[in-house]
Amino acid sequence: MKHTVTDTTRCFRPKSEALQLLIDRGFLHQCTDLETLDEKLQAGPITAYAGFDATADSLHVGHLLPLMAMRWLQKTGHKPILLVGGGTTRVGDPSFRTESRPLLDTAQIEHNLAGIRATVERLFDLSEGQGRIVNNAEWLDEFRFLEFLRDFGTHFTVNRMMTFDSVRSRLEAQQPLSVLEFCYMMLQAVDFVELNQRFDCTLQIGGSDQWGNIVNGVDLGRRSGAELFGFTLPLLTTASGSKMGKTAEGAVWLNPSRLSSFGFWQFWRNVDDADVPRFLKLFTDLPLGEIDRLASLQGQELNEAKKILATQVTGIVHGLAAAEAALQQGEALFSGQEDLTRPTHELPLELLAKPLGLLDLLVNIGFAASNSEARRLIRGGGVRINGSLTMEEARQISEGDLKPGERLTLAVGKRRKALVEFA
RNA sequence: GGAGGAGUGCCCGAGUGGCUAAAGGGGGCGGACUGUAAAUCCGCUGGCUAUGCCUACGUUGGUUCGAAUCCAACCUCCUCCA
Repeated sequence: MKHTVTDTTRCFRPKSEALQLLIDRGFLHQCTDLETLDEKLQAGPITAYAGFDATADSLHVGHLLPLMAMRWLQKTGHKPILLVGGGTTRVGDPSFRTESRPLLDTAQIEHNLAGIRATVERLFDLSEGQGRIVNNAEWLDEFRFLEFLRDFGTHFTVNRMMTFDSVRSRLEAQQPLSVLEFCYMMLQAVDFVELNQRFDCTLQIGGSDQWGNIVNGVDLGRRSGAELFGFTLPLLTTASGSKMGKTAEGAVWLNPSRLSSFGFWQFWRNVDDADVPRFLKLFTDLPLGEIDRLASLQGQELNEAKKILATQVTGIVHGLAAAEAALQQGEALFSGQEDLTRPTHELPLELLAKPLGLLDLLVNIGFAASNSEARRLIRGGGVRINGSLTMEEARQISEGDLKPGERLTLAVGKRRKALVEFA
């Protein structure tokens, strides 16, 4: 029942290549049993998993950390399982949320799974025997209620479940916690054990907020004689202290259909100087020696490191070609007067049948959250159409504004630029 | 169980009848400077079919021409006593 919690270890010297890498690159936050895990990793290939909710049709940068950790495991010879919560998403993890999550229906979840799969396939080798993507609906859907209670219910005590922060905080806030949500932690524990039985999976990696859920799985495994391990990742914040991954336009999505490669590349190009070394270690495959060299760059030279960071991460997530294109666009756009060359947004041409309000357009492509915000941006002198500043809030867009190819460039501020193609 | 204090916008926090879409700060966004960085300075920061209208100061109801502000009940949090 006791776990050795190893906080970001200072003196521990891992023998396994995998752990060495993960620690050196800054992935370790806590581990249930670092030494034994190290031995297992050293002894031979193990199978590890990380789970993802299917609440949206794309993952976002917040998910990139576990993805990268899993990726390193694969690169060091281990087998990753990417578990998507087709079953658990129908329940909703109550961890650290004050209110219930909305429940999603099966069709929506299916759609989301497809989007997530697209990203995962790019990041991992999922060929036979190398790694796999698994949907926990496969077994969760099969359970009969009484069987489930009999097989697993005996291993959980309400007494202990009540002690979990995720449960307690909800109760203390006098917010309702449904039985459904209460049982979430059982499901995640069952997932771990199920993956252990099916694929000999012995390690779970997750965010630091998943510690409780992960430990539950480790404990449940022990009862059935399996030795399981948990490993959590640090909570990522930017140098300015805020939670990483939010921009003016919202979450930084991994799926190109949600955020263009150019937008994704720009996100990484614009990180704070102070974040560059850490991000290079966590989010690129560059060797540490190379990273040290890049991190030592000073002043304006550090911009080169940022470009490398952006291109590397975009390359991993969107593919090399997209990354190169984004790099070139960025270079062209910020060095000279050259405009974007590839459309970042596509809108139906019919929109221009009637004059289209600039306000609507800004909201439509996500540069403003509301008409009022769009108005303020214009008033503040931050909006450019085809490169020229406009202060006219009531500005209408018509076909006359389009450049060859039915295109229109729209910029908000210096960094947010869109090439809208009407087709 | 008893006594006291508190719940305000994304966050912190001022405000005790009309001048309050709510001081100040943080964060965010826009502008200047710069290196698409940081720091600094300036501006903006609920929504809408917009010189007006709607929504918003824990919840519900009440007093009043008028309530974040007064009253009642309820909910939550904190402190002290038991």
